[in-house]
This record gives sequence, structure tokens and C-alpha cells, in this order.
Amino acid sequence: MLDKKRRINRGKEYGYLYKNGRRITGKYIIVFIKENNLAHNRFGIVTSKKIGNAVIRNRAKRQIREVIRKNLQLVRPGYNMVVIARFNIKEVIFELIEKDYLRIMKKASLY
RNA sequence: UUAUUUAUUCCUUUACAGUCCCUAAUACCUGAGGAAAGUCGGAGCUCCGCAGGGCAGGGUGCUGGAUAACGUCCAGUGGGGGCGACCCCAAGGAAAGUGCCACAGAAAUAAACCGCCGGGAGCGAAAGUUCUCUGGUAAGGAUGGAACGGUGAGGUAAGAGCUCACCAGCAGGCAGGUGACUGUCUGGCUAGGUAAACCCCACCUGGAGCAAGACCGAAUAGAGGAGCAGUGAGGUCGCCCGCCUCGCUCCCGGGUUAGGUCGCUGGAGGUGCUAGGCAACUAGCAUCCUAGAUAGAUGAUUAUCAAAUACAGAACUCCGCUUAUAGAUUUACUUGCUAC
Repeated sequence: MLDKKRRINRGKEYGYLYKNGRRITGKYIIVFIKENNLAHNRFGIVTSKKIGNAVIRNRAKRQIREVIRKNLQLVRPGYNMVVIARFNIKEVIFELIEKDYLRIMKKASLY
């Protein structure tokens, strides 16, 4: 699990990011990004019921969390991000998700 | 365990030392299911006015037992199915009342369409035959899921439980059984189906649910004005009674996204043995037991295990039911085939 300070856990913050954040769409994930004026990044992960049952949703969440953890040092700090899993994430292996994530970070000039 | 900061204790003071909390790093330990699922039934627990009475509403529906309880389970009874092992059934009441019974058919709780028989009238010598005539008749035909018990005999103008025998069904007695019910005798002679239609009968039923609810913290402002009412308004399902609380509405002014802790897991618990019981289950003894989160949990890579994996992830707890499923395991029996 990520540290408590690196998590987004208020429904309102998610709503704020959807409204005001920059939206970048990848092949398997969608990311909303907004500056947060902190020395670190904060993340939220969303897996909707469209993706599948609880087992599939939890697995997708774990894999996204691992991608974020693995590349924590690479990404520039000071942003809030919401990562949304798309419905086709359940069919792909870990490396492809990681590649997708890094591509989005590059596009946002955070890497 | 280490480190940093802060607070506190001790002390005249300082230092050393100790304790608690927060944060970070490291190490070690622990972490889902038979269905965790669907949320269909029941219960514990919590709060609401301790929930009292009546009506309404809802539920259950063969009998006896088990259980904290149930719409669950066990053992029976009665139906139905299967060659069989065995399986299935919301299975009370239709002589309390009402409704409905499509199409077909003359008629669907009401009967005469065809037919059969007697009488009358006409025709005819008679046999007989005809009818806008009259009466009897439910045996036969035709329709239908169902036509006012069935089969046979007597009986009759023709017929008819009109009479008799057997069968089905009904009522009552007796015997057996805790009981559902079974057996038998007697009687009168027949009573359509539908209650997952209304309904009747018996029993059960207050409501909301862990986002229940409790505590701590933060913030905190109304002796303001106007109108209305006092047979008023509100109070955790509907209506009436009973009970409890309070004036109410509008305007003006003020406040409001800050959370944390508990509830939160050891319990109607699992396993084994003994005893009781046909069984469900119960009792005693022994022994075993580690999720408890709060954006909400089993990651990535490599290796290995003989090989491989379905349905699927706890959110207060438990007992059931239902549905989804790869594989593995156990016992008893039935049927078929093959061999002896």
C-alpha cells in the first residue's frame, strides 16, 4: 500500500480533479492530473464495476498501485493524480500497463 | 530495533537516565470462501415512545419432533413418478357465502338439440304415418378438461339409485395410532372444478437497521420582529383509542465539508470420544482457535513442487436457503455391459 500521505481519500477531491484536472487518456488507463503545492505526489485509483467483479477490480487496483510504486522516483513531485482503469485492463499483462503509464507521464512532461 | 522532534516524570538547577505519543527506515510475524456471492427467510445485538387495546395489512398452511429462531432440518402420513436404488409435492377448508369456468355445445349448478315413450288431433279399412299440439324421459348421439357417480342385473310405456350386487365418494360408530391417517361396520343414496380468485379457519407478526448506536474533540447566538393558533403541532409503517413532548409559521441575524475512538470479533464456534435418540439434534469430557480494514488488503520478477486450476474476495455476527463452479475424496445401494 502507498503511504497515507500519498493517497487521495475524499470523494470531493476526486470530483475536483475530474472537473479541474488535465485529462490524459491511455490505452488501458485514464489519468487526471492537477498541481497540489506539496513536496510529493498523491494518487487515487478508480476501478468501476464496468470492469468486472470484485476479484478483477482488486487485481487491477493492485497492478496500478504497483506501477505507481515502482516508478515513484521517476515522476516529478507536486501533483495530485487520479488513475482510472479502463475496461480492457483485465486482459493485459503488467508490462503493458506500466508502459502505458510511463507514456502518459511523458505526455504530461512529468518524466 | 534504530533515528529525529515534542511533551512529561525525577531534580535547587543542569546533565545523565526513564516513560508516553507521532513520524521514518529496517527486520520479523500475521491475513478470505465453500460458496466470502445473491441478499430470499430467521436470530443475536443497537436505537426509537418498553411497543397497551382494537381494526387493517403481511406471513405460514398434512402430522409429530429438532432448534435461539425460521419459509430450515429430521422422521412419518397422503398423493404423483421411476423396472429399481430412489426422487418430487404451498398437501387446511369448495354441504359459510360470492365470483369465474374461454372455444365448442341445446345446456357449464344449469339442462330436452337430436333421439326414445305415452296422450291428443288429422289422414288411413288396418298396419301405420303426419303435427308451430301436449306430457314423460338424462339410457343413447353430438360438444367439451368437466354434462349431475361407474359397471352389471332387475324394473318400466320409455326411462331413472326406482330396487339390488360390487366399486368410487360422503356421513356416523368401533378398533389401532401422540397425530396426519389406516382398517372395519352401519347408514342415506351422490355432493362438478377453481381458494398461487375474493374469502373462511388456525397459528405467527411493533418499526428501523452497524451509514444501528455510544463516547471524545472542534464550532456554537437568538429574552430580535411580525403573523397565526390555542377543538393546534409533532412523536419510526396505515386508521381509531390510549400515551409522551412542545406553542407554530414567516422575516431578520448567526453557525455549518474536521475528524477520531469504540461498536469489531472467542462464538447458539470447530474436531474427537462417551451417553441418549430411528434421525434432525442434545448433554458431558477432552482438545483446537490470530483478517478486522475505512478509497477499503494477497503486487512484480525468478525458482521450485508430478502437473494443473473453476466459480469467485470478509465489511457487525451467526443459522439456513438459492445460485455459480475446476478438481479431489468417502460410504451404501441400483441399473447396464463384460469376464469367470
